[in-house]
Amino acid sequence: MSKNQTVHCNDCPSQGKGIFCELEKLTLDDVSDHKVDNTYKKGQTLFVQGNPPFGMYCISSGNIKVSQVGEDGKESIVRIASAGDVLGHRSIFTDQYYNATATAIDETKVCFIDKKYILKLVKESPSVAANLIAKLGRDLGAAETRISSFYQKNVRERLAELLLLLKESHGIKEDNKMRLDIKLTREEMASIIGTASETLIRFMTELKNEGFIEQSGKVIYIIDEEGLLDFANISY
Amino acid sequence: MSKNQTVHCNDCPSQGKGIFCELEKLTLDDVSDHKVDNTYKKGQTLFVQGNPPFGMYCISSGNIKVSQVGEDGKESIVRIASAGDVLGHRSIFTDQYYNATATAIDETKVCFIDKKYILKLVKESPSVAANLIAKLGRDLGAAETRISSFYQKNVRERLAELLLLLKESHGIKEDNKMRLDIKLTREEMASIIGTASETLIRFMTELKNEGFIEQSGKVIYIIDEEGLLDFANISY
DNA sequence: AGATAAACCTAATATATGTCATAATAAGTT
DNA sequence: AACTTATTATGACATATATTAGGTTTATCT
Repeated sequence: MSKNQTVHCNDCPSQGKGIFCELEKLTLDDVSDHKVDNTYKKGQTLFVQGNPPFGMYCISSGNIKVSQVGEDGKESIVRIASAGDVLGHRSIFTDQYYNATATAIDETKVCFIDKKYILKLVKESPSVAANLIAKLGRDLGAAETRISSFYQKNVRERLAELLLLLKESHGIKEDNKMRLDIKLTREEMASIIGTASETLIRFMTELKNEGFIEQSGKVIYIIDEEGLLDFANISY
Repeated sequence: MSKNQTVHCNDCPSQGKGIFCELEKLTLDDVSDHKVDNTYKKGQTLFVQGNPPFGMYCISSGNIKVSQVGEDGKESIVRIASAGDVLGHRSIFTDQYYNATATAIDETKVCFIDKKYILKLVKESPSVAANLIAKLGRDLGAAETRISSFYQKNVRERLAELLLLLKESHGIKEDNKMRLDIKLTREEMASIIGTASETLIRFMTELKNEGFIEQSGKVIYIIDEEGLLDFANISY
C-alpha cells in the first residue's frame, strides 16, 4: 500500500456511484479533509478476517475481492467491490471483527475514512445514511440470490449467471461484443460460484465451443447474451 | 392476516432488540401512531417475490421465513426473521421489487410501517438509521458466511452449523438440554442448507443415533454442543 | 532471453448427494 | 373414530462434480 497525492472527493473517478454524492459542497470538503488516499497493488490486502475494524474504505477505481478462507484453506469469494462501492462498513456498525479478507484484484485506488468520522457523518447527514442502507440492501439482495442459486442451479448455470453479472458490472461495449473489464483467474471465478477450478474450466471451454463467449489472453468477451441467459435458466 | 388491537411500541414484546429502542418517548409515540398491527397465521404470506414494496414490517413475535423460489419450483430459504427483526427494509431503500417471499412459519405478530414514514424517520432519527445499518450489516455478514459454507462444507457440516445457529437464535435452556423454540419441517431445514430433504433426514438420524441431538415430536433438543461444533468443523 | 513459477487445460476415477420408489408415522379433517 | 393428506424415514440407484494426475501454455523474474 502506498500513499497517493490527495484527490478531492469532487474529482473522485467513482463520481455518481458513491455514498457521498448528495452531500453539499461544504460537507464534501469536510469529508475530503478526513480521508486518506491509498493505492493498493494486485494481491495486497486492505484488511484481514478476524481483525478489528478501524474505518471504512471507499473505492475510487480498481477491483477488490472479499473472501473467506475455510479450515482447509479453501478460498470463497463472497463479493467483488468496485469503483463507488464501500468496504468494511459492515463491521463498523455491527461492532464485529472483520469476517472476511479484502484483497486487491488489480491496481486499486482507495480512500480510507476513520470509524469515528463515519459514525458522525451518518448521524449528521441523512443522505449518507440512506446511501449506506441502500448499498447494504443491494449487497444483501445479491448475497441472498446467490444463496438460492447454490441450491437451485448447477455449476454450468451458475457460471453463465456469473458471466452475465460481470457483464452488468464490468462490461464494456466493443464492436458488437461485450468485453469484461476485470481479470479474474479461473481459480477465482471458481471460488465465486463455489466449484473446483477444473470443473469451471471445463464449462468455460464448453461455452467457448458453443460460441457464447470468446477469449483472448485473459480477457473474456460475451458474444451471445441471449444464449447465456438460456444456458443459465434465467428468465428475468 | 387479521388486524389486532393496537399495542403501543413501549409494550412491544420484542423490546430491546428492535430498531426503535433508542428513540425518545415523543418520537416513539409518533411511530406508534403510524404503524398498523397484524397477526399472521402459519403459512400466510406478508409479501411475495416480484411485488413492489409499500413499507416495512417489524416482527413483535413469531418467526418468518424469507425464501426464493426457482424456475423448477424449488424453495430456498435465505433467512429466518424473528422478534425484533425487520423485513422488507431492503427493497424500500434500493427501490427494487421484493426479490423474496416472506411467509409466517408460526403465528406471528407484525407491525407494518408505511414506506414514506420510514424514509422520513431515517432522515430525522440517526439512531434508527444506525440500527437499520447494523441489522443489514449483520444479515449481510450471515449471508456471506452461508455463501462460503456452501462451498467449504458438506451437508453434514452445514446441518450441524444450522442446528448451532438455531440454538443461538431460538435456543431455550431446559434441564441440561437446549430446546429449539422453532418448528421447521425437514423440507424447510433442507432448503435452508441447500440439500434434498431425504439427505437431511439421513443426517438427522445419524445425529440422533450418535447422541448429539434428541427429538420428541417436532421439537429438537441440542444435547452435545461440543460434539456438534466438532461435527461441523467450526472453530470459533 | 532464458529460467522458474503460475495458471490453464484435459482425461480418468471416486464419491457425495440427488432422485426415485415405497413404507411407516403423524397430523389434520369430516 | 375413520379417512385423507402431509411428513418422516430408509433403501437402491443415478449422476454431477470433486479429486487426482498429467501435460501445456502463459506470466514473472533475474
